[in-house]
Amino acid sequence: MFTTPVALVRLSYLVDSIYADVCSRHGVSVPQAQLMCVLKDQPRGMSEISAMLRLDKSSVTGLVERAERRGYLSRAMSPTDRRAITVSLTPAGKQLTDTFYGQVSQRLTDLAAHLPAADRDQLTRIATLLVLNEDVPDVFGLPTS
Amino acid sequence: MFTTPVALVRLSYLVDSIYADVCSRHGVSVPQAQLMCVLKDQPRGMSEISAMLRLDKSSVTGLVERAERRGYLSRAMSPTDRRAITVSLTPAGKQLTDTFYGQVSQRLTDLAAHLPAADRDQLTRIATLLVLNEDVPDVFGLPTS
DNA sequence: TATTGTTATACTCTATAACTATA
DNA sequence: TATAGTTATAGAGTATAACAATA
Repeated sequence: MFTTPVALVRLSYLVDSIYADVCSRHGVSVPQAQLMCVLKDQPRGMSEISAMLRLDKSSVTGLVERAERRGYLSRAMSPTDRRAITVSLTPAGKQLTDTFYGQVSQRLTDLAAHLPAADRDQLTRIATLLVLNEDVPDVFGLPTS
Repeated sequence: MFTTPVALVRLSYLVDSIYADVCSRHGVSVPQAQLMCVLKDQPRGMSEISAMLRLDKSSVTGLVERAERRGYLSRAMSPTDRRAITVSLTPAGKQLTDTFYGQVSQRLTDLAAHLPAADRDQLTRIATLLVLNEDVPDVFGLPTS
């Protein structure tokens, strides 16, 4: 058995590899996919995206700009704050995101399916505990179904 | 409780954030740190690095070139294959890697320390199981002590 | 022929610093 | 003054395609 740190780093590498593989099948980069997942369930402002993805505001400008150019999202002026903008997925972006999200979910479900059912439940429960303890931002939205 | 995919993606995001934070404290990028961790316990060839980090060979050339320029590693001709080179950490690179490795390990140990002891052991055991099932490359070497 | 590695190229991603506009 | 966002810049990271040298 590995030490806890080794197990966690390598598990993350595994999850990241699966995420990246699904990204590449859709011709989308990992940061672009993360951006779209963050917008999956609701529109958000630039600052909010910046905080959730832990990127500088200026990095988000470029990220959003490229996704917009590809037709996956759009900017709108905020009705309440004339400095702010609201970023939302377009129908095309929403569709891509849902497909992507479903495939990543399936791949990770398959991964855990190789475990004994009890272990699978424990893993999910304990990972949830950690994520909630540590205030990890909601970078992967919520299942649709 | 989250679904398994949501829990896994968010846990990975958490681990990645910690890893990236320790990187930035050392003025090193995540790919550079991954490269050094892969070399932590043994020298490797370019192709081997390419396979372990799942990067194109040409990407590894640049990665190694920049780390070499910073004095963290060195290239040597392979004695057995005149096409190949062997990449090793320099003493400075070894020292940085050990410090980095220790800090990431400590941060992840602290993270898991918030869990009940039984949960912590389960998490480590199940993550190890997944990693071994899936042939995840050894991207985080082995603890020194 | 296959493998090892590099080069040239083009693009994405990222942070820093300086800026505008609004709150 | 603080916050929301952009622009300019410079550098790292990445893949593709084409290549040279060796196995």
